[in-house]
Amino acid sequence: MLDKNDQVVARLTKLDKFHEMGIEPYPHHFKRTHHSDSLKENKEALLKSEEKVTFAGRVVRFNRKGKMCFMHLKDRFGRLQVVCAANLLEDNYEVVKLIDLGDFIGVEGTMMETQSGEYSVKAAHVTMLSKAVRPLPVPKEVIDENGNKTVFHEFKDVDTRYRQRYTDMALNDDVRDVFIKRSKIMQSIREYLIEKGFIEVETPTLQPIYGGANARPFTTHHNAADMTLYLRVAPELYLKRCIVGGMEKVFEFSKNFRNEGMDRTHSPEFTGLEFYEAYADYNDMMVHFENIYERACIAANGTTKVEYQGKEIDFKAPWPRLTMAEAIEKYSGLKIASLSDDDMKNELSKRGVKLDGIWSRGRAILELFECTVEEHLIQPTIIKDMPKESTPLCKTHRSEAGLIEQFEPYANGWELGNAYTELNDPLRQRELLEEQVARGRGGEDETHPMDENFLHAIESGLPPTGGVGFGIDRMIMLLTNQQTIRDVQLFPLMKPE
RNA sequence: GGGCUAAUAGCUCAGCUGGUAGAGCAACGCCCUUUUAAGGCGUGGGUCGAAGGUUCGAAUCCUUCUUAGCUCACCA
Repeated sequence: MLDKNDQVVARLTKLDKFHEMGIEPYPHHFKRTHHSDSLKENKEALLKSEEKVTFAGRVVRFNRKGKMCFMHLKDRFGRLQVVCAANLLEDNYEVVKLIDLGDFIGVEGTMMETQSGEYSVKAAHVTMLSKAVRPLPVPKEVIDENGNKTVFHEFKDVDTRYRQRYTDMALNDDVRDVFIKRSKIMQSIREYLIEKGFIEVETPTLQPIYGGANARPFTTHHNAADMTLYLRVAPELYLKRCIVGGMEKVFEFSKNFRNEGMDRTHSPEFTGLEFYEAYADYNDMMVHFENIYERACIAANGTTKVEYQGKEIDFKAPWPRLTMAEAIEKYSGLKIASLSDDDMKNELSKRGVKLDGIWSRGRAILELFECTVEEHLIQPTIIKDMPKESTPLCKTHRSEAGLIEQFEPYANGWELGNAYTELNDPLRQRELLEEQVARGRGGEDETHPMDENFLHAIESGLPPTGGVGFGIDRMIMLLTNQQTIRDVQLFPLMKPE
């Protein structure tokens, strides 16, 4: 071991004692008849019947009192006290003396109540299941009559918590709960899409050409093929190929990678969900989107409402829809239609925004939206009908010139996703992608390289299609009231110490 | 990338304007058969994030670096 302190040495000494006694401190298996919750649920019956139970978990409290010992074992459902009295253990109180906080042990016994009334396992036999040789910094806690928990010496150093997430999860129940909710949310989304007839697919993470989002990629190299590969920034272009192939309704949970800054809402690797439906348009996608959110919120919290950092947000569908122009007018009083380009420049510079690259009215509108509207969209709202400059992958608006059929749902001032009536006109698609490549040379930062195979697919015939992409991590943050993306990712990226 | 802040025992933290490091929990030893942050007596444990500098003397002051947090910028 790299670092041995007195506590590690003490535990290693205990480990030797197990070996001397001929006891395996790391057995292969332990048969549990009950978890902590099933023991609690069947309290009356178990107390009465005194039937034999077995129960296992991690030692999180340990009081030795002479030849008697009280401890709490924690499994994934909670914690429960175990009472070990030397005269009641068949033969192995010696084992109890070698137990430390953090060890995994199993007990066999019957249920009882202590003199102070705490429901406990009365152990007849104790089995060491895994001796921990490093100390687990278990905090002490008190739960008062009202059920409020006070924790003393809580393990809370943020740096250590992320680097040792196993310790964090083992000690901090609320951390583990976030990831349990995350699993429930993912499952509810999957169930919804499968109910609606979507097929789950997996598309390449390693891509020879990246695309589908404006973002800088991570680059890697394939040795045998001697080729440069990119980690995907989005699965979009492959999923559309699936629609071309006739799958009609597909979805993918996709780990995406973007080589950009990290902050409270951005991580270099994050989970996206995208789904595409043939013969549907963006109006149909809005309904899926709000349904998924509503259902996920119920899956996580049992209701459509969530308290996020002091604000109550209600995800109940349907959500109000505003066009981008309506939203700008509502929150800034500016009527886009009656503003000249010069007025627009003035309004932007008044707000401290400058546009680089070539002037375009559409990009100015997008900027104006960002600085006047976004922060006000606390309750779920769907913003639709963006200027055509927003993206090259979306279809022109059926009735409004200069706009496209794109929508972005917002809540808590955050963009939750991005969706279109997908562009399926191959000539128009080529034109727009070429324009974007050309603009890239002109100096705009982030653009896609040309993906000829994708164009080939669209040229082969993409049916009318609606598509949605959305950020799972932000969704988990909102639905579990977490302030940073790192608190909803199990093992966030950390620089080496 | 810029600004601000932090890093001291396994954990949580004190340590003021410089004088060779301290508490609680945890650990170790002894006592204790109904504890609830159990208790009593005793013991050990530190390259004070790293490297330089100032000084007779640095955890403390200065510089640089590392890591993290907040924040701004960038970014869906």
